[in-house]
Amino acid sequence: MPRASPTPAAERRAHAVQALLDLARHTAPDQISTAAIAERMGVSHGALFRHFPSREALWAEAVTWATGELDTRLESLALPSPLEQVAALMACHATMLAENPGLVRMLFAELQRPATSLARETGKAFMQRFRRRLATLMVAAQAEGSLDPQLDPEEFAALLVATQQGLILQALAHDGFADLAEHSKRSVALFLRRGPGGVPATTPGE
Amino acid sequence: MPRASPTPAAERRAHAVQALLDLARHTAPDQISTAAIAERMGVSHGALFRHFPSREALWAEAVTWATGELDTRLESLALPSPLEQVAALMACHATMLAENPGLVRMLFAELQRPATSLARETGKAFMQRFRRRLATLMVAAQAEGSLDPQLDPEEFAALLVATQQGLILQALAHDGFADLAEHSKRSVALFLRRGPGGVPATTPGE
DNA sequence: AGGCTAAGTGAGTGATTGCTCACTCCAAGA
DNA sequence: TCTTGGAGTGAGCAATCACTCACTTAGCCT
Repeated sequence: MPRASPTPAAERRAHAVQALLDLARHTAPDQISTAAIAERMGVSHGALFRHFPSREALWAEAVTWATGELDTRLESLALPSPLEQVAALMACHATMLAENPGLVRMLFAELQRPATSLARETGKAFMQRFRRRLATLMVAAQAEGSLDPQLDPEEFAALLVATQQGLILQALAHDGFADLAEHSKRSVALFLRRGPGGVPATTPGE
Repeated sequence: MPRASPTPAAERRAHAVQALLDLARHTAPDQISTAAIAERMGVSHGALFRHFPSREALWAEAVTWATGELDTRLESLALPSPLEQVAALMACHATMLAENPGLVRMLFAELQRPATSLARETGKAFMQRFRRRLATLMVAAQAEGSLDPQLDPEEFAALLVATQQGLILQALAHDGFADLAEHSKRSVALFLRRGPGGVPATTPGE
């Protein structure tokens, strides 16, 4: 075995996170062994544990990195109207997850974990931030008159998020990540059809 | 160890399924060992494998039994109007799952499995039946004039199901199964607010 | 050049897992 | 009463896993 060239710890940690997310593309996170991660990194099994005290720590770092990445992209969006901003956030969320099924598998697995863990709390915190971001925009849209003022913004945002997560689960179940962004877009359009008598934004064909 | 009394195979198989679903209430299905199941049944580890050729077979039987039970209850409903029937189906679905978190964990775990398996296909088939049931009712509601005729029934049904699944995921993430049925009811009401200019069916406070 | 240190190695360890098997038990039918 | 076969047992196997450690390597600072 040729010896792997020494690499700064920070870099190796990032490599490990990437290796994990890559493997999670086609494998349930629970079934990914630390040995498999080391192999994908081109490093011995023991080397992995020089950089992470435990498997769980690596999992936590992966979720932290992933949610941070999502936050960064979401924050970079700035559309003129609140409702357009909502649509943009949802589209960005859907697109990024559709491109990284491994990330989806990681987040979903953590959210469903029965016992609490650092990774699970990080995932939940991200979800909450996302929901709050949407709720704030809903309030702005109502103030602007572009959204039914009788809707409860918090509840409406929660419902948008729930639908998005449901669509993601469907994508997971049917290996249909290709259509995720499109489905998400349609669902958002239907949710945000505005004003009384507004025509539903769904188009029957296609 | 006192010897377990001999029991007909069919009965023992049912016991095993129940033991698995019980354990899944507080544990991720992937982490439930066949030994733990046998122990909960009050039977030796080896005895379990007299009734199931493999762990996977038991998992498949559990999903088959669970979806069958869900189907039975859903078929027993018969409300006068299509839209009321939709609401009843969704409420029944939500209530039954809220009462059996173990069942939820099993179904979700199977749906997310990367490779296909008998259990996964059974779970997917149930979802599809449920969605179709709803879509058929949507068509009836449109014919009756109680639902916007411009909506695509298939897509609308898919969205209802996705939202329900998202709410279930939230319940899983927040240990909030107590509120699931209520949240589901509100989401259905919002989806089915009828006609142009209709007031959203949500009530802002509590 | 020489030495210090961060990083890599791979053999090992103990625990757990799914599954097998030779054997025991017991009840129902001949 | 004897036989037969379905059901239960528990020791044990082979594989896998997360994690450890004594040792090696190589790059940087002086």
